[in-house]
Amino acid sequence: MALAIKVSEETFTPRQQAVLTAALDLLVENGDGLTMTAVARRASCSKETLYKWFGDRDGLLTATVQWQAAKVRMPYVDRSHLNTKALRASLEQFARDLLTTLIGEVSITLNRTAITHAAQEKDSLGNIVLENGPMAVRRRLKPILEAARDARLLRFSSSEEAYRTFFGLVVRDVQIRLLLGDNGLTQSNVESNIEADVKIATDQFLALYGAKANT
Amino acid sequence: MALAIKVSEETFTPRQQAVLTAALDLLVENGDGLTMTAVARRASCSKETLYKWFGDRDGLLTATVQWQAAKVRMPYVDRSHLNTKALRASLEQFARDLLTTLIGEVSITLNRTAITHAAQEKDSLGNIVLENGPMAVRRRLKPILEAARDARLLRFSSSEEAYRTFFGLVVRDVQIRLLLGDNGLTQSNVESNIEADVKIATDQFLALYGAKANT
DNA sequence: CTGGAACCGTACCGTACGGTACGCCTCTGC
DNA sequence: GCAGAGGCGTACCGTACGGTACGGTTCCAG
Repeated sequence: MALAIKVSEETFTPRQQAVLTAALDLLVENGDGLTMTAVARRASCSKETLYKWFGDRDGLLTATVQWQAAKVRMPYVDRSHLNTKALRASLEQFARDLLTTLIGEVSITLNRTAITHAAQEKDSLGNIVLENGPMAVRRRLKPILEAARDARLLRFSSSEEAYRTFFGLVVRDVQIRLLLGDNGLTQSNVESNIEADVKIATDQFLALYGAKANT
Repeated sequence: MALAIKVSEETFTPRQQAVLTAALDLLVENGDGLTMTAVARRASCSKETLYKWFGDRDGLLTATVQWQAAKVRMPYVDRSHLNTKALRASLEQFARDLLTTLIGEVSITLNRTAITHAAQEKDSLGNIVLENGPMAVRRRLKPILEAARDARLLRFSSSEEAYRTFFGLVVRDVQIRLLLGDNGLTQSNVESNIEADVKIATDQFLALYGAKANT
């Protein structure tokens, strides 16, 4: 029931991190067809060491995902002096970071791996990705939204609803299309439109929830 | 390059459809851990027959996904006499069908399977799912939106942007969370909120794109 | 009745891969 | 120098699964 996400940094040694890097590279290259032998060869270590350090294949996968996912960082926002302009800038920053992250190959690989795992009744990877992806965004964004509401810059009854609207306006169908391997949606293709999309999403969000809706 | 989605119904015989049903059931139960032996046993047929009919494991998977995905139907909407009320009803119907479909176990399974495949440089399944999911919605929704714009009910410069906004407002983070196996998001849990979410999404979309924005 | 096509069930083969065992090297503390 | 720990490389084992082969049964055409 409890997510049991590791809070301590789990402190991997540099050597272990090199192994995890190799695993991630192979994951990005070959998808979930990751073999222990391949990781051992790529990282120049023995399989025995892999099993000693990570227990089994799932442990290695979990460590890799966990270690990478934890690298995702949401922007810090100064909540002390919020005004219309600062709020807009913060929202745009959130949207930009969110989009930039989730169109990256690493994010796509991690999400695909976790989804593949979720298809086998194992939800641990999915929980890790969720916790470091959508939930991290939510944890960071909600206080901002609520602060902005207290400052009469935003108007909403449920901050949960407001967060989900923001998420939807920013992500749209981009992530699912990338996960499914949409040919017409190359990374560079999306990347070049990020700024425009960020602005559109922010404008729309402010139009819906901004206190001065009729400005 | 071309998607080469099969247009003809491919006309599977009833016996073949029974096999595909068995395959889908196993897919839903066991995830992508689908084995030819299991399908043969479940469908009471021989493996030789499976290979004869579908070529190989991928062929069976493709046939299953194709056959199921084609069953998804978007609502028909009467474009002839659009008014504010009819437009709202149409949008709500789209939102309801979209949400209902993609929280279903079949949809989740199909998407997971296609994503797992996309992680192995095979985009055929992904294309099938895309074509029968998001792209089908787009094909159906865009003409409505444009008709509504012609009738001065909606205001937008790009129908593509309007469609993507609608998609985002409706789907939000629901699909990705379900795909990742979010524990806090059971199907029934979401299902009970569909009507409320549909209304919210439609209201928001009309607030953004409705011609009478200040009503 | 007979030949053959379609298909079921099962046995079988080859391989890929997770996991283990072991020999050898290197580095460190005493 | 020496013992032991940590780790590399490789060989090995067991199994699961994709794919094939084959004997037996049913059904239909002529």
